[in-house]
Amino acid sequence: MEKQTIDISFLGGNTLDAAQNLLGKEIETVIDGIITSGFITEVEAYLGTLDRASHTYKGKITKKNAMMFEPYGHIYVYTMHGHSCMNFVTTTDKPEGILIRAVEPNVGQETMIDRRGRNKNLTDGPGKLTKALGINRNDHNGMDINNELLKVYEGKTPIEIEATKRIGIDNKEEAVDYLYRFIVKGNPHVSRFKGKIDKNNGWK
DNA sequence: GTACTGATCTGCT
DNA sequence: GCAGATCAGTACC
Repeated sequence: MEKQTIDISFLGGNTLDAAQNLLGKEIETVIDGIITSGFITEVEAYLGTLDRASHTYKGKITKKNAMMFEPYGHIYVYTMHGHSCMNFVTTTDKPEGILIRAVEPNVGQETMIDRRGRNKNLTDGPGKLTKALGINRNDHNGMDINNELLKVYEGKTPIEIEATKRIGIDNKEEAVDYLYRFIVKGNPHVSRFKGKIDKNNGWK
């Protein structure tokens, strides 16, 4: 049966709620006719002007982060340290967004292994999953969700969502303590995974 | 044209 | 667990 892309209107509401809603959704990319997809296992919310860790802290607009000021449904891709990271822009009037930090590989794992040049830890980090799924700033920055190149499906449902501190922002003072990172509890495809793996990787 | 920044990754200890 | 690698994009001169 034909899979249905999701209704993304929930991205227009509260960013923290939207972040939790995204867990378990399946992201599918089509690059040169090659399909790859994965289930979202880890996300982080970035609350625009209030959030010291966000690129849009204090509402400063630059060429790089301008996409964050677009209405929800757009994708914001940025590069750093030679890697790309992908965000879903949320809300209509605030520069907020959700960083996709990790996914569980589904379709096209051979392609991901090929793109990554290794067969372990394919997608358990922001820079890793974009490479595995073939996402790049040139083609994907500013595009809409659910177009020819990138689609989102319902995917799976997490049994339990765990909120933790964000990662990689140790220099962001008080923002390091915000519990804006959400993971599927018991799923090993998240960054810095520790603990025990759930029977079904934490899915229902 | 040059300098600097960064929401990372990898390998080594 | 930690330090070093690494690179594109942006800002500034």
